[in-house]
Amino acid sequence: MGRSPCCEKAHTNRGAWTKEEDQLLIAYIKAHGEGCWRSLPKAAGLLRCGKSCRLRWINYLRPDLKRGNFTEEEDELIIKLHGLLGNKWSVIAGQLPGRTDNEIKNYWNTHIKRKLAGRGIDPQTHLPVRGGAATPGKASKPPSSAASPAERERERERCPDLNLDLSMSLSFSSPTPSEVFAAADATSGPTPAVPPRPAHAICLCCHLGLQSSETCGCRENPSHHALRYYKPLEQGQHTH
DNA sequence: AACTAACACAACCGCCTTGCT
DNA sequence: CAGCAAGGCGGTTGTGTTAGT
Repeated sequence: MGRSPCCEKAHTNRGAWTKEEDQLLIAYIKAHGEGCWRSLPKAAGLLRCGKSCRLRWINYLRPDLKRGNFTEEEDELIIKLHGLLGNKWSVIAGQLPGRTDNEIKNYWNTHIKRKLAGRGIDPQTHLPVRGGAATPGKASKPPSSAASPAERERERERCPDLNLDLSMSLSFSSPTPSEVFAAADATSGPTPAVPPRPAHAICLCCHLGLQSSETCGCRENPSHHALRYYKPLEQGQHTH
């Protein structure tokens, strides 16, 4: 029994993508944008599952991806965000422009876990390890995402001014591929159009005390919205 | 030089959520 | 409101690369 597979595996390629497949996917998205992933492979002439195409595009082919090593500041931001959010990789990725959830997840598992363990900090709870060794893996719950009310309260005490009911990235919708390509093509254009957002945008970097970091771009470019989260509006408030 | 272990990261799997009918 | 399809997400696995012996 079980659910039906997302695509017909017998007639799809699997494993590593070839250059030709990448080119087909890029060309198709450049021409048509990200549309229906399920029908995209056929339309683009790819023998791939739609999910696979989506993943390849998002994690590897998107032109706005920042590749290369994570900076020390990105490390610290990831650690702080993970402390607040737990394994919400997509939300964390939303605060790191050019980084993907998969990339951050991998980086966490391979580098940051060790780094924290070296500091004597449990990577899951972000608390100092007492006595026994930290138990990497799934022994403990993420601190806040699935936390009990008491745990949530403790979290609030640690970060009293931070609203943990984060409506992350609601208004930070990634630019559409055509916007990205257009921005890449435009050599002298101003900042790309930003989507309208509610009045209470708050720079998460500033909230986390990373104002001086290069990842925080809110000062030199106030219109830069990528690192912001949005406090839910108070009752009776309206966005416009 | 050959082998093995550790590491890094791309890709897959399956569940959950969301939107549509 | 239930059922379904599609998208999205987090966990896990597979594979190539590098370092150590």
